[in-house]
Amino acid sequence: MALDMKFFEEMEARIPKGKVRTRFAPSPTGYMHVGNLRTALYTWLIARHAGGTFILRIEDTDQGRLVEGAVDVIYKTMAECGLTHDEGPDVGGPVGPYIQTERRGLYGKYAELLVEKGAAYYCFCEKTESDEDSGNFVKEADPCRDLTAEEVAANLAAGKPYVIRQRIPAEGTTTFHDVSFGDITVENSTLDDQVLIKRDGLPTYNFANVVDDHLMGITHVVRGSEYLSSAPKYNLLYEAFGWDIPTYVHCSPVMRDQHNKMSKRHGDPSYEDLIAKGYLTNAVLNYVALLGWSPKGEIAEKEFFTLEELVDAFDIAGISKSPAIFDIVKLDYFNANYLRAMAPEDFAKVAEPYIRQSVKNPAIDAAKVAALLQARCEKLTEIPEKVDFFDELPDYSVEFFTNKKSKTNSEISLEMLQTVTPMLELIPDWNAETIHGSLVGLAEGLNVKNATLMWPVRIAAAGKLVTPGGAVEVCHILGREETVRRLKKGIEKLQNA
RNA sequence: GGCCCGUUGGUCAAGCGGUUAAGACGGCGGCCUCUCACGCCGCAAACAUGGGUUCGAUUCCCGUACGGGUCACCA
Repeated sequence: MALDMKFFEEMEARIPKGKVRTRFAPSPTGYMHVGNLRTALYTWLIARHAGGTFILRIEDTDQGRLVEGAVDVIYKTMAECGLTHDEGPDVGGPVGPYIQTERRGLYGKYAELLVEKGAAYYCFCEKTESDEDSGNFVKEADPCRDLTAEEVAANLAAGKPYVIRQRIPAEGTTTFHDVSFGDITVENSTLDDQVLIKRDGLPTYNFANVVDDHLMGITHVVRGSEYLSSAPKYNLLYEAFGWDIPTYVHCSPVMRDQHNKMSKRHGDPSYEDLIAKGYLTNAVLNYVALLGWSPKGEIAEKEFFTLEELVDAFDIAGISKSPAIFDIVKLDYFNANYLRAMAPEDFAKVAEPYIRQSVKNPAIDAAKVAALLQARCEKLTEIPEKVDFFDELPDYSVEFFTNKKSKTNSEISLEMLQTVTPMLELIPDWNAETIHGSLVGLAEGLNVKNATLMWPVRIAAAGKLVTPGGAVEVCHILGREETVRRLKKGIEKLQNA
């Protein structure tokens, strides 16, 4: 079987040169986990920081594990996060196709090239169950390593099923370099003759990755540290092909705790879950960027970054080698800050649906309610329970009127409400300033501290111990009529107590 | 078990031979204040461990412990 060398030359000719090219290469087997998102972000940042090209490639060689809709989640997440790609299945590009199953014809040819070079061999052994529990950890030489060309040809002619394996040198060592982990050297004897082409004719991840990264001109391979131990085998492959070895950037995992990675199985949130839980995309990205990377130099203390600022600040040297535990409490902090940093009208816009979940009354101005909420919530999802009292006065206890710090009890509260209610019915304009002015003025006239008057008003108006905003804001939003109605109800409650 | 990697407060982390070992989250205390928040101020809290090397080690080397990864016709 003569190899078509022209084909290989043409493939080489397509490869863009000179610019940084990175790729995010997810397999569509699930959802965007936080770890995936972080890898995508770092990969994108490396390309953008260098003014290079970012590519999206779908690695779907495991036909058994494909999950329907997973590709759409990837597209949607990347788009929402602003991680735009320059080349990919949907936008095309010079080195496509960008879906591995659509490249299936390629891998066999490259595997044969390797066989020709002596760096790989046909293996006709029966598929065996992995003997992980056999206690046998000694590497055994595959008998097919030594098949003669005639024997191989005969087996192929007989239609015997086969895989193609990488021929790892029996002796010597292999060294590879990783940007954050440095040089790592391993004994070749500890490396196994990994399968390159599977029985179904599709390549394994390990082979497809090398071939595609080369053919797509990838300069920086960014991936999880779980691939660290297979990296030496990659180098051997690159060397056998005579290809330039890319820059490796291995990232340690995002953990849920000291012992486990984040995982769907443990109920850890995916990107989509976080959004559904009320987190802002920018807050998630900002937090995730800092989970395993930190800025150097003068900006070492900076912690709030826009995507643009990240592009500018990101450098590979800042990537951490050790695993990082995902701390949702710190994400809360970032989210709260992003919420507060929004323009009030923008916040009102995103908050309104949550406000309307519990406040159905159209007379209640959602924008005004939102203004109270902006500094008071870490997540949008905690809004409904905070503002439910605007819709309906809860059945509260008279005990609420007693508050030591405000110097109130039932008698004083009753007195305050009886005094303030008729006044509120008469003030000229129902706005925050006049309400505040008259309440403060009344307190002064009564010679009591503001709190002594404000407390019972707020309790009567809201029926809750804790409210977003004070008596003035609550009354203002409720409107004069409803406020007076509620205060009178409070008076009644106190009189009957 | 072999091989590889990692280890600074509860968490994220700065540090890259000489520092009172940053900063942030969280916790605690206080101030502000019409509740709660916001904001502001302050406090507690760390170099896994034993040997080297060195005038001097959190920083460099070796061992140990602990943790992670890998040893698939999965990625």
